[in-house]
Amino acid sequence: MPASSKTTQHAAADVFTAIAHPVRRQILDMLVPGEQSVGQLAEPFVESQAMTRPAISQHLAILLESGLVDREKRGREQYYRLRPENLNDLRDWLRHYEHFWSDKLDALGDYLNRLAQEEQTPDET
Amino acid sequence: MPASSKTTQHAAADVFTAIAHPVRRQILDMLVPGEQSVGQLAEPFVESQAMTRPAISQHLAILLESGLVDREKRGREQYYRLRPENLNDLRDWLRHYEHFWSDKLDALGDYLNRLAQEEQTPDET
DNA sequence: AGTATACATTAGCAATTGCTTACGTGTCAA
DNA sequence: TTGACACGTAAGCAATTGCTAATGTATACT
Repeated sequence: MPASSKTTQHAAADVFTAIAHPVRRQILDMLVPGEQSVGQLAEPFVESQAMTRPAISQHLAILLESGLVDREKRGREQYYRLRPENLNDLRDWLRHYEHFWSDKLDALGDYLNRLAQEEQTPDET
Repeated sequence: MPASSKTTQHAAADVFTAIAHPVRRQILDMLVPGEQSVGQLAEPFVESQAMTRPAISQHLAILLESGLVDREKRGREQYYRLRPENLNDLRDWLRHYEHFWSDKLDALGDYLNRLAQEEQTPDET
């Protein structure tokens, strides 16, 4: 069969894979306040000699492929912005466990709440 | 310096890494109904020739290290169970984006709700 | 005791990941 | 047009991952 799409160098890049790398998570965090150019995103890494700029470009490509970010070209700069709707996969997956786990921990939660309350209201006898 | 701990063959295994692999997610799903032995967990993979049993053991070791599961030895079987409290890291991280994203999508949500309502209450003029 | 079961652990490997350096392309500025 | 800038992309590489086959180690069974 003919190539259905370009495979730059990596395979698929689902959301789970995309957020597995700490640098990629850090980039996402940097995008919370708003869109950023590649230069802006790369600056702290390059400045601290943690990584070179192309490495950031590659991480951005993976984030792009996962749908967690998109980009817009403006002048000679590329502005990346968050597209967190695509965290839905992750959200749904997580919710599956949340309900299980909140059931299990309800009793413990109640207990801890009682403890905290008793601390706030010192009972003198 | 002396080895602080045993490094079987992998490095750290945080939660993000642990859930990055589809097989590991599938194993977690299998544990939702309750604890399972390694044999039970491995069976569908081995039966379908997708993987051998040691491979499952290795995935379980990573899940164990991440804190997402624990195990209890009973007889000659090891029973693994979910420990989803340790999804807190992930939960907290995700919540960070959720609020950002729900803000952004509120308007759209309202719009869609209005659409749905209008569909249910056909307006004859 | 010996044998089978249920598992972990190891060694070895092919494939993938994550980086760097080098290069290519479009855009602004003089 | 010529050059600098902002970026993507490719080639090459060391390190890691994910598997298998082989081996070790308790536990139960006879």
